[in-house]
Amino acid sequence: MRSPQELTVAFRAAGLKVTPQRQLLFSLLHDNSTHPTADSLFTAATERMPGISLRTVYQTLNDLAEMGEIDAIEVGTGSTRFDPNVSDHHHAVCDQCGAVHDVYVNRTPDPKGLEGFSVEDARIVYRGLCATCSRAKKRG
Amino acid sequence: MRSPQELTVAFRAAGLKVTPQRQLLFSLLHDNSTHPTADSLFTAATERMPGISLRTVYQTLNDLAEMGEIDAIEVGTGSTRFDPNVSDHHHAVCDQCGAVHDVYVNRTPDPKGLEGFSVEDARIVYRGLCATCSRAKKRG
DNA sequence: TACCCAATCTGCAATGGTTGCAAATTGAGA
DNA sequence: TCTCAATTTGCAACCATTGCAGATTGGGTA
Repeated sequence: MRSPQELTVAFRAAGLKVTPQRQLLFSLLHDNSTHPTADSLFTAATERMPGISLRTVYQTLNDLAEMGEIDAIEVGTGSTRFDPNVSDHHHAVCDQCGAVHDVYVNRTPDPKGLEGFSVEDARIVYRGLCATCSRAKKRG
Repeated sequence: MRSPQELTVAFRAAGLKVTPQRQLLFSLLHDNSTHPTADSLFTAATERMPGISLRTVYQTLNDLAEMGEIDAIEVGTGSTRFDPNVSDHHHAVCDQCGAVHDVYVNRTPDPKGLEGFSVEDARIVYRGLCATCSRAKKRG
């Protein structure tokens, strides 16, 4: 996604208002590669702005997703994860700790047996153990 | 998944009981390529066995998934889909009608930038319009 | 600078999918 | 046939998310 400053301009241009709540979320998302959930962002936001509502977090995330500034991804952990990295990439989920990592592949494979289906998007989710958890497992 | 007859044997061998409810679900799932939800199976089951409970449907599906007889897949349509085809394959979801189709690929791509992550599984979800919906769209 | 109004925020109720629980029922081995 | 653990059922509870309405506020305009 773009910088908080650029988003401020973009929001105004789209007829949306720039509120302190939104600015806080812009900064919490900027350069955030943890693929946060709405709730984890709400927790982080509450520290800096007690009283901010979870509803507002959802609202802003949906606005950003609709504008194409962030991606809403479902990786099977129960809740939606939000990704400010909107470049073409995929994800790896640790079955132990739930961490989500960015994954790049050379070329997404062509599907077979899909005559007539017009593919618009392809998302790969890898599952397994992240470096940390797999090291911890080895140690026992 | 295996045939209802084989599942009957397998369930007993695992110390699980074979009830009429379970047998009905075995038959509803057998050769079913619609990737049904728990609720759609419940609806179908109710026609043949009024009074069967949704709770029992979930229970049996979870049992079958735990035994590896079916796959529980999340494709972003809100509810879990169940797939009696446990061979190595992927899925395509129609954004219009929600239908889920099986997809086969030659080779799942190797992930890059995942040093230390031990991959155990890779699932690809293609999105777009199925043959029917894409034809309907062309006609206007 | 003050005004105004649509956009936003908040709290709470409601939704949809799924699971926990306890009492009643029932497979299936002995 | 007996017996008991496994199962079924209904219902409440749970979680993530959204709808709603009243109070608040950003920011263009006079």
